Amino acid sequence: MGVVRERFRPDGSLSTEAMEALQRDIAEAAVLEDVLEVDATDVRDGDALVAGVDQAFLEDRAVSAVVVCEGETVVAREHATTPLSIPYVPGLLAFREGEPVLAALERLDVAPDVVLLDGSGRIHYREAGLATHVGVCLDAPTVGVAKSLLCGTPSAPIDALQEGERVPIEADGEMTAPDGDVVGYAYQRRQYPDSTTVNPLYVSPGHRVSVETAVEIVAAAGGEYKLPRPIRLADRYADEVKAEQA
DNA sequence: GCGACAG
DNA sequence: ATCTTGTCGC
Repeated sequence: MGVVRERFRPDGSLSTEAMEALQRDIAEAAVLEDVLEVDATDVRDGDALVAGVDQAFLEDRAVSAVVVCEGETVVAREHATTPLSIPYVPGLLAFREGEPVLAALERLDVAPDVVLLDGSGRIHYREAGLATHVGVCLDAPTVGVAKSLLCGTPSAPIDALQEGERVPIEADGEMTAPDGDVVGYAYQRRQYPDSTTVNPLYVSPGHRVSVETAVEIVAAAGGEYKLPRPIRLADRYADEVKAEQA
């Protein structure tokens, strides 16, 4: 797959103002409806190519890894290492990690039906998190899967979620989305029987996927851990590559 | 001014 | 994200 909208490619040398302006344009270009060739049932049945992306870091560069799964089978994987341009800034993650992510995805020969990324999609101040940014650049279906909440307000307590349950995340005053809009879901993939420890995933649409389908796909992606299999595998792969380069 | 903040 | 051993628990 490749970048089809060069104008949106993340550039770490831009000013903060320019980055934020670009994010507003990206949010405008993002499609929050289902425009993809598979649904959650296809994913669950192993009839879809689901890619997972994750990063690992060395002192001055980032390693991005992508693993493409078809059910429980890994059908492809690639990685790319690029120099780090800017430090981590909440809300501007795509400008730090977007370049290596796109580089890794551009090396993929097969086009996944949907790409799952570690980070937010529409759960973002300007509705343009990493998953949205990458999705719009590639014009491909993407979903953001974050381990913690960047912004937005859960419509109900997330501390009593049982395995498989979800709670809507609504836009609030610090976001560009209209207050009350459901921008994502807190989703509990795994939960231990008697544990009081809760750590749901925060799922939000990136591009060409509705918020409902986004969480359904993550629920159908499989895996034995907190993260859906494709991302979990990408996480491991990124660590392997990092170890080789260290 | 204060608080909150993906990876 | 990353620095890191053992350790509590399923």
